[in-house]
Amino acid sequence: MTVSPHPHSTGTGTDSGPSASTDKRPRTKRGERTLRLLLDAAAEEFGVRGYYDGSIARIAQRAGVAIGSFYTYFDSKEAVFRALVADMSRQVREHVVPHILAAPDRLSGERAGMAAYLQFVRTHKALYRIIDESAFVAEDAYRRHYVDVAQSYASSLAQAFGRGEIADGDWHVRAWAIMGMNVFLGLKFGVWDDGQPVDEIAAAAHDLIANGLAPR
Amino acid sequence: MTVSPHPHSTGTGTDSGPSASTDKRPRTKRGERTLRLLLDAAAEEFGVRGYYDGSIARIAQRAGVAIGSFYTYFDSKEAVFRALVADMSRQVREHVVPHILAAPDRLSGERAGMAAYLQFVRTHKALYRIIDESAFVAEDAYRRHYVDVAQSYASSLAQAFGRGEIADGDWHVRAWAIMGMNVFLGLKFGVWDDGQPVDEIAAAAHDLIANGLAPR
DNA sequence: CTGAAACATGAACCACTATTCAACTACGGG
DNA sequence: CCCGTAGTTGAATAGTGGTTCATGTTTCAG
Repeated sequence: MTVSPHPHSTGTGTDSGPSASTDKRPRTKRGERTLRLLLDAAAEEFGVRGYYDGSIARIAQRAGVAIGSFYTYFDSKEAVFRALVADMSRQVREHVVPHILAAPDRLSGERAGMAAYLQFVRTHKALYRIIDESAFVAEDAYRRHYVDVAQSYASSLAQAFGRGEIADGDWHVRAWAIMGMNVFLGLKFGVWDDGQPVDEIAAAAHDLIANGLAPR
Repeated sequence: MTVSPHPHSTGTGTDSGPSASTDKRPRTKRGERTLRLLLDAAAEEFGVRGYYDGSIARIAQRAGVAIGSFYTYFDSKEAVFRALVADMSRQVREHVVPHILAAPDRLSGERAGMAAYLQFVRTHKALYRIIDESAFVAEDAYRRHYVDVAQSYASSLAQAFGRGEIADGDWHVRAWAIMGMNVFLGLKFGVWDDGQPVDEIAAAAHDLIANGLAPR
């Protein structure tokens, strides 16, 4: 499990200045290394045991540092979790978006994106859990993640309509609906039940999204 | 918030005999009343503060009974949560299924069911949260809930196909996809954003499910 | 080289809350 | 009316784990 380090500022201001209490960003090579170790360890710990059963002591242990070092880089247990959510949110997008863009049109992009997402979930189950659990640990972060995705999804659909690739409709509702589909298919066929080939699932889902249930 | 009492046996055996430790079911009118009070209080508490921030002491307080009385009816904090999940799972189904069955065909049933579900979520936001959080507190209960729903959903779709109401396809994938759609639309337009009329959302979602995105 | 800032350490502190239990009261069948 | 059982009570217990802090070590700009 790999996580890029970027605690950002959890508080109010932008990350331009050390506005709030103490700035926790590392200033030396050693500090950067330790931060990275802690983030990776936290991702593993929370991924396996969940937020509440996960412990700071165990994170520090996994990272091979003392408990106190954790607090050199994070203000609290919640802070590290939030940093993780932001990071994983970025990772999912970075993995899936290229597959969509590489496709010749939006509809086949949908299919490629679905397959890529499923594959990603299968190889990053911990990550999936962290984003999901953030709904109860850091609701605002969870919300931001899905609102952002829905946003870009909706505008992407509108563009595709402009190119005549899809039918007119409510972009907003459609975006949330398709996100929900993908998330649930990810849970069922990615996390729980990873036997079936991702392409089969993606094909079936694509058929539903493209043509619907109505008899033809 | 109203919850019907039925802690069942959380353990291994069936609820036929007091197989496990002590049988916790009430034997008098008074006992039944207290159990109901506790279940309702727990639903409120967990709905508002979530499982981990919810406290037994506060549940007892809400119910107007002593802490000890809680343990007369439940073995643990987790036990009461599980009882709630089972109960709410039942409630959702009992509310939504009739709307689907009342419709003339499966496709319009889909629309009616979606609208009914949205309306239900809007008036039972706590319930929504409890079922969702069970993914992290009682994974097996969460799984059971959705596997059950998906099951009946898939067979319902297959039947509709038999009547020529919908096109052929993968029932299993479709069932999970549509469940995901509904859950996410419930989150977005039921819990977070309850301004827009449910019928508008249901109509847009129905259009997607029935006809898909492909240009016509 | 040097010293001030950054970083590391981990035992101790502390707040929190699920669970227990022994003493007490209400219920209801006979 | 009596008595055994069901139900009630809430202070005390016990375990947990996040957070602090005083002390020691490493880094690196000047």
